Amino acid sequence: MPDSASRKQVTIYDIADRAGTSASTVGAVLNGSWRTRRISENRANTIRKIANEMGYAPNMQARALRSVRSRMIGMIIPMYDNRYFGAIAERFELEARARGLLPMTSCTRREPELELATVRQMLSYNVDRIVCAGASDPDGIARICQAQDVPTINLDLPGTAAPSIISNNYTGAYKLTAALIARADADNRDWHEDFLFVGGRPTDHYTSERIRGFRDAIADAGAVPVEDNILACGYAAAKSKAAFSAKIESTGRMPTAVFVNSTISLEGVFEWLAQYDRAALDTILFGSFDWDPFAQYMAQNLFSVRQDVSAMLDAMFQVIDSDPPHDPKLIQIEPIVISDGAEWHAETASVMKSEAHA
Amino acid sequence: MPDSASRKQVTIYDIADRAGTSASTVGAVLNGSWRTRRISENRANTIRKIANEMGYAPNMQARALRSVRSRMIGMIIPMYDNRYFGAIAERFELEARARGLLPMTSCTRREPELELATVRQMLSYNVDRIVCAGASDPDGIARICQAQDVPTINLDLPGTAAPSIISNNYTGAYKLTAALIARADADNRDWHEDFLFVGGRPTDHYTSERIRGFRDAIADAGAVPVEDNILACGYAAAKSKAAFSAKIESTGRMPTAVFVNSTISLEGVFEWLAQYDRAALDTILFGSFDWDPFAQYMAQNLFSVRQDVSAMLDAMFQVIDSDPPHDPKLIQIEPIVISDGAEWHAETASVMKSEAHA
DNA sequence: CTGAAAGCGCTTACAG
DNA sequence: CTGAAAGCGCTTACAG
Repeated sequence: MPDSASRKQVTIYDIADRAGTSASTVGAVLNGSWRTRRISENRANTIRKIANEMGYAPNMQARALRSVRSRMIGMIIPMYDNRYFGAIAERFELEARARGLLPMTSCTRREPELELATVRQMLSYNVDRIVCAGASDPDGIARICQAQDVPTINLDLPGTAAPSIISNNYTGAYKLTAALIARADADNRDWHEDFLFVGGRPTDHYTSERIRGFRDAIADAGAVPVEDNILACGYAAAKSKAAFSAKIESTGRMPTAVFVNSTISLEGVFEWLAQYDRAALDTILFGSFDWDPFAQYMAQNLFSVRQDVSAMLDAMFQVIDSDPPHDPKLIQIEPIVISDGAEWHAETASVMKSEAHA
Repeated sequence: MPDSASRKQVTIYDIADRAGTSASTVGAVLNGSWRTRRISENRANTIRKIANEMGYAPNMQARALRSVRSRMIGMIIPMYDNRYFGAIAERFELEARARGLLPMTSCTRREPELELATVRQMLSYNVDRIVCAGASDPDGIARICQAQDVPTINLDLPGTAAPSIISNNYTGAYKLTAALIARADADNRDWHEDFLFVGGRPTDHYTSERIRGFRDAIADAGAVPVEDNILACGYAAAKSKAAFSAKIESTGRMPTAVFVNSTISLEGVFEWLAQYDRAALDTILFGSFDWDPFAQYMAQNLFSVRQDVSAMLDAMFQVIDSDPPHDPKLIQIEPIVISDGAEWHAETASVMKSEAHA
């Protein structure tokens, strides 16, 4: 007796009835295991035909409950509304679907408790794997998941308990800094005392790696990095604005070049300049560790680093697809340095194209 | 005999064993239905204690399979990387979780086949409901879902087969246009022949509503809308750039005001001006039907309309929570017009705050 | 080549 | 107040 609340779903029993065969046979045909069961081509075909006619779709809940594998893959991510994370989420879903997996992405705003709660919820739906993108405590999450034999993988922020795929922040920062120096030199502008680094927290893995790249590029250009010029004041735009403002006040002059640690920090610097010195927007050389299509119109000289999301996700799914599973290890992907207008316009054009129907 | 592949999960049977009671009793206690079963407070407490100790978490797949309701709610959305849709996705997940539902958002890039495939996939996991945000064919999706008794609801783009929640594009456009006119009048600038509308497709519901608001606001200001000034040239930035360029060439002068139909179109116009007439960026009055925190630094006078995502999602969940279910109907939410720097900075500050840890 | 039976972890009448 | 049994729609040995 069917449950009165049940939805009108075609099951393998309905098909078996119509085909005059058993549910096991129908199940085997419809889930692909029929080859190993040596079911006759003929029977398989008629079953498939009937299934089509009846509009059969397997009930994944039942399949998952029985076979332990749910074919769902979860991902937590700090936010959607951001060039970088937005691209990660979109690409993740694409690749997951290409593998017949149901992607389940969830935005957890870098709130540790929300991250854990979300992971637990995903586990209770028996996801096969969880991707931690930019998670605040990837190792804590890995521990919970391991207790249920669910593997995890870290993206963007590394952990020690699972494989991690991140951008190479050191080389990205090094190259961006070097590009700004090359341009300053070409323009015969002195940058030795006037090259700022703005934004981020020195205790963050990322910021510290970027500062290291910044320093090394300056040192390799034969100069001595000025420690007072490194303003790792946090991420908020208001903080960058304040730090930049204080710096200008103390030196009494505009910097030649500014390395800005994120789009958010860039907003703060731009806001200050738009308010107090619009002209400087066209003379300062900016380097942004982040990419935003609007930012390009703001300043005459804005170089930028764009993290290579495609390469990162390719690497991640390579790890996921690998059998036997990978040990925890750190994979670093080279980000892309966009150092002149032509490259930027090419990037913009491709983004615009994909957003043409936005 | 437990399946060798099964995950180490604590079940109600394990708990029943430890508590010396039956699985039904444990199940009732742990899913809240014990009150109606009049299970003794005492027993309930010890069961809950044991469950806690053993780290029990219900298997939602099993629960869903048996009880038909999966407590999953799906949402398809065109993209993540966008102030508007990003906010929708984040807010949707928040509200869904607050109701104990598992949100499942999926980005379907406005590709009709991908939308359908994704919806079918969600159905095969027995989602309880599907939200179609900005879907290209909401009625087609509604039809498929209705066949399985799964209700849908439309957001952003309306349909006829399910309740729809959208922004009031007409009043938004009207108010934005009126604000620009008021400003032009205050500045003693003539706008009658020099007020452009750029971007969008006249056949789109949205664009046509916005054009209607644009025209009416102009008419109500005592002027005659100039049809040649309505450049509904499509959404791509390159198209706006070309249309704007052609218009300037034909008239030989800069417009007083420009109503731009989206951030993407705004990019095209800004790109042209940044290239050929930077000064005009500070004299033209811009109105953008969309909000972007970077855009504000671009132009001296940029008014903007921001869709009220919070209000839209509140309205949507009100429909979802309502019992009995709503008939298909159209709910229009007033968007917010941001017409001076102070308001804009307040918006920006709140966004910055929420992105402080980005 | 194929079917009957058991079981995944729950919920839901039903019977005490 | 509580337990035994059936069943959600599948898959998976097992037995022919």
